[in-house]
Amino acid sequence: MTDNSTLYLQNQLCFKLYTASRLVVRGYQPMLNELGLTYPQYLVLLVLWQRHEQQQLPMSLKSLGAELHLDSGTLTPLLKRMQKQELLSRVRSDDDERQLQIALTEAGLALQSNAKQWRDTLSQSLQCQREELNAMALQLDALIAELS
Amino acid sequence: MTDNSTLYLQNQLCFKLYTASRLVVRGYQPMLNELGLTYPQYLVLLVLWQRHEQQQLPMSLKSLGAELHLDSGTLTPLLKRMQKQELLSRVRSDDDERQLQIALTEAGLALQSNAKQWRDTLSQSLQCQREELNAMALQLDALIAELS
DNA sequence: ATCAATTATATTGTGCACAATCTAATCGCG
DNA sequence: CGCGATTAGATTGTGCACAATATAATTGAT
Repeated sequence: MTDNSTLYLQNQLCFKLYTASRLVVRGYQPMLNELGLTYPQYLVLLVLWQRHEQQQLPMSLKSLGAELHLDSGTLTPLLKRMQKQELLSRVRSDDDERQLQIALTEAGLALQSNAKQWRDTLSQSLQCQREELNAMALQLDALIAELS
Repeated sequence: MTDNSTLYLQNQLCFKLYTASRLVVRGYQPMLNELGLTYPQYLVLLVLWQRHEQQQLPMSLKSLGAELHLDSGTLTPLLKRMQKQELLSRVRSDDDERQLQIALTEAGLALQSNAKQWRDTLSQSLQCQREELNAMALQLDALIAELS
């Protein structure tokens, strides 16, 4: 009980994840500003770009939420904003009118080439510890799998 | 240019950090609900508890923000809410009236023993990969240091 | 076929994050 | 001393996250 060190901020893995996540997103800000996106909006596009390549669009809000671990309370207004920017379309499914089908617009697809040009810039900024980052990525996968 | 795989969601370290951070915070919810805190409020108390032990209270909003990597736009309303809950005090410094001195109240200090009781529960839930988590913590430290 | 249960999404309300801007106190240089 | 520059914090506005709840479509058991 006299050992309080495990309650120190610097010892908390959760704090490190929380801080690292926010700082990395800050590193994305130059790109995001140029693309006119927020970070969660960029994540949505990453999913849609991949699905587009695999010809798996449209996809439902639910499956999009499953990939991003986000619910309708977050995604509904976010997707409406992206629709207003004409980056994607939101259409009710004919088969099941509860489902909202999300698809890329031309403008949303066009942003991909712009994002690709930032890819190398961003990865190079962390290149110096590429090995360590790969190892960390694997551990994050394990952690996320355990918590999902 | 035909290689889009680096733009896949699953390959993005930033997405893994973002997801892992949120999922870990979700794991803290049972504790946070019982303590009546949000996660950032809990982080503030972690700092204050540690400072209290080291007899370094009160501390300024600025130095609190430096530890948490948060600015006044986030902390001012957050600290006001915690003051309303009587967890901490907010007083202008006599020496320099620009500075806001933050200190623990009795109630804020009392929560520490409650948090300690959750410590073992939470750490045990991830015990199975303790080695990996320690390694990841070190890599997060390096990443945070580089991005700070 | 009916209706209770389930499912998909929307809505509401609270609390961060953070950029941008504002205000007031302090500092420092001439 | 006087005043421009700096500093600490507050304010405003936008956009997530997420819990809780609501609504409407679908399913399934009888």
